Amino acid sequence: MPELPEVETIARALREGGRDGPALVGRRIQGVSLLWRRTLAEPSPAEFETRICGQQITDIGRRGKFLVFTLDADSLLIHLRMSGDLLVEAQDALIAAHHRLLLELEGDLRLAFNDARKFGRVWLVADPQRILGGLGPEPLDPAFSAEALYQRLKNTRRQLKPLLLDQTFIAGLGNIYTDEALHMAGLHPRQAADSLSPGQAARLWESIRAVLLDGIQRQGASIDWVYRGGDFQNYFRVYQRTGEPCPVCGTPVARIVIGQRGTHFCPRCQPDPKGE
DNA sequence: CACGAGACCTGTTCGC
DNA sequence: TGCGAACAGGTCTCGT
Repeated sequence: MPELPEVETIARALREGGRDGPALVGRRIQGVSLLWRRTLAEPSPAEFETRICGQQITDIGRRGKFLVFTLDADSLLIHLRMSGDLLVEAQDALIAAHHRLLLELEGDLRLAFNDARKFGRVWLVADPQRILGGLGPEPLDPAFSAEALYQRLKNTRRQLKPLLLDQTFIAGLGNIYTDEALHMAGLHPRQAADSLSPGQAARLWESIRAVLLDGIQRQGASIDWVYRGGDFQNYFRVYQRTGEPCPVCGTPVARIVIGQRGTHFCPRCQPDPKGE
C-alpha cells in the first residue's frame, strides 16, 4: 500500500498529532498484544514484550518506506508493505478485523497495526542501521542531487522501472510514484539506466521529487479499501489509467508488465528507445 | 549481473 | 447468482 508519501503522512500524524489522534511522542508503551505471530520479525514475542514495555517514544520518523519509532533504548521499525496501516484508538475500542499488533500507550491510547494481507513487518532493535543500512538515498534529501542520480544510473544497465523500485538504489519509490515519475520525465520504463543523458537524468531527478512532494502535499493516495488518507489518487497521470487519455498528449495510456508489476505509461510521451 | 517466477496473504473486481 | 481468474501501493529467495 504505502509508498514514501503515505508513510511520511502517517509519520507526521503520529509525531505531531492531528488526523485520527493526538501526538504519540513522549508517551510510554505500557502493554503489547501480538495477534499474528509473523508480523513480528524480531526479536521473539516474549523478548519483544518485556523489552518494549516501559520504553518511551522519543521521536517518530521515516526512512524509505519504514516508519521509525525512536524509543529510550531501542528503535521500533514498522514496514507497512502492501496493506498495512497504523491507527490510534482508545484502549477499550473493539479489535477490528486484520489488527495484527496492538501497543498500549499512556493516556488510554492504543496504536494498532492493521494489515489485511499480513505482509507487514515489525522489528525492535538496538541499532536501526542494521535493518535500514542497505537502503539507497532519500530522494528528498538535499544531499541527493541530480548529479548523484546520474552517477548511480551510469553504474547499471538495468531497466528504469525495476531499478527505481529497488530500495537499495533509491529509497521510497513504489509502483505508483515510479510510473508517475517516469511519465513526467518522458522516459520509457524499459529504458536502460546507463543510456540516459545527463539531461534526461536531471529531468528524472526533478520528476521524482516533484511527484513525491505532490503526493505528500495531498497526504498520499487512497485506493480501494486500504488507507484512508489523502486524495493523490485523483491526480494520477498514468497509474491505473489504462486506456484513458494521457493528460499531456491524449494518447491512450498503455499497460505492460515488467518484473511482475503492472506498468502504466504513455506510448507517445515515453517512446521505447529500442522501437516497438 | 539482470531478469523471471514463485512465495508470502487476503480481499475486490471482472468475465463468463 | 455463482465461481474462478486476475489483480492489488512490497520484498525476499531461487533458478537461469
